[in-house]
Amino acid sequence: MKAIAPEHDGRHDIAARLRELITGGRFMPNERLIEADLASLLGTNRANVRMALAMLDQEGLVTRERNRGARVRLVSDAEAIEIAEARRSLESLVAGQAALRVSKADRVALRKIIAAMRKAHASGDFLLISQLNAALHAEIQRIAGNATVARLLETLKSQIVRQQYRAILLPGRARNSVQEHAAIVTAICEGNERAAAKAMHRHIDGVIAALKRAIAHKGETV
Amino acid sequence: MKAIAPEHDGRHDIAARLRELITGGRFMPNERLIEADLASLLGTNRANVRMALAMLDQEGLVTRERNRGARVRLVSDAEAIEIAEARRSLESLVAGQAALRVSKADRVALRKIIAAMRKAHASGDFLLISQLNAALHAEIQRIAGNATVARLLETLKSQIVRQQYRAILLPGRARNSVQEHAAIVTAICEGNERAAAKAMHRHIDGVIAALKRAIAHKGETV
DNA sequence: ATTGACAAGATTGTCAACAATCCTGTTACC
DNA sequence: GGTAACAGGATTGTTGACAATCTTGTCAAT
Repeated sequence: MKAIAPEHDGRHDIAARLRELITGGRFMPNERLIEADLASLLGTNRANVRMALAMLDQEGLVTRERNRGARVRLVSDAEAIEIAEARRSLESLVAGQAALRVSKADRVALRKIIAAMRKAHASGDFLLISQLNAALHAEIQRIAGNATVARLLETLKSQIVRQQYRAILLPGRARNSVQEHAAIVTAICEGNERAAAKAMHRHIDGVIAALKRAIAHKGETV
Repeated sequence: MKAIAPEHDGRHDIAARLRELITGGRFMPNERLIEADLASLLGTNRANVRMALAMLDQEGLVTRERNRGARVRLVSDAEAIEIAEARRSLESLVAGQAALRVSKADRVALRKIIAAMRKAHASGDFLLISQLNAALHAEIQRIAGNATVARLLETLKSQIVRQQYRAILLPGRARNSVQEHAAIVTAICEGNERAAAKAMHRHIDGVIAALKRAIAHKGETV
């Protein structure tokens, strides 16, 4: 018998690891992704790398040109906003569905995250806030139980992790973010579909506004 | 110089052709897709077929199991509804954006499609209605100019073409569909973002209701 | 200094062969 | 009759080699 844990499924595993390398910042936007290098880096062969790149291309994380290989896709500012808007629509849908399906245990979990968020905000730990942020959205998606939309959101988020991280650092954004999330949790816990969807919509409106501000100030900070 | 027209880009071309074969009904859900067969069918080699299958897997059109190859993915009834709900959110967003960006020429084009729809409905041509339906949604997406969301919608629709086609055939659905589309076009032409989004939302609510009815009656008709 | 042709290296695209695994029908056994 | 081991074919996974193409650096001519 072979070891199953480290290599459960080569294909998806390699695409997933490559995705993490890209979203994690190991490769910069527009950086060339050379098949042979990736193969040795990931401990596999070029054929698998090629398939992983094809999947990530389909996913929108890399672009490929014939005979010119793959690059990390550079998402323009306009595109980042488009993506965030799409996210707003889908997250609102999911929040509403979560309100319809929330259980007693779910309510506890959601409130726990909000409490941790408040604490992290009080101590000014932006990284932790960012992590709790992701955890809360993931929890809401889990409660909603809509795997299709969850998958869509996953790919959307992976394309703009960098921009989003910058946005939370803007002055005053963290406080608003915590308040908005609290409103979302309240609405979901009440089982109020429309209110939950609206609260989520408003929240991501805030994210988009912050994103636009971050883009406007980009020339100065970078 | 080589001929460019027939083989502009092998990779995407092959994935696209395979996608059309699947959505076009050439392969049934759950049917096994054998790499060697597809290679000879599409006039290429297994490596390219493999990459195309990887992309279509990422896209959700096929499923693959290690050492067991690829199959046309069978979307469950529950999933079909999830997909339609996601579509509702995104189409509403796009309709609203179209209302903000509609031009004089766009208005003419939209109204022309509605007129053709009414005519097709009067003569009971369901296939034509279905085509005009697709044309209208495509036109709205073009006007909105949101390529990101348009791409998402494209992949969503490709997963449920079959179910959707069945839904339009339900008694009374075609009439309602025409009316709903007319309301959408009216709102867009007025430049009313919220009204356009709501009209589109209502329209796809109708689609979803029809889809649910079609699913409920499936055992009898199939 | 700039441009263009050219060669050398790097990288991707294609293909075929082989290995590993799965699937199916057969046979032996109870 | 039913079931389990088994063999053979079918299919997928992996590898390596080669061809095709792009990229970069060099050098000569102006």
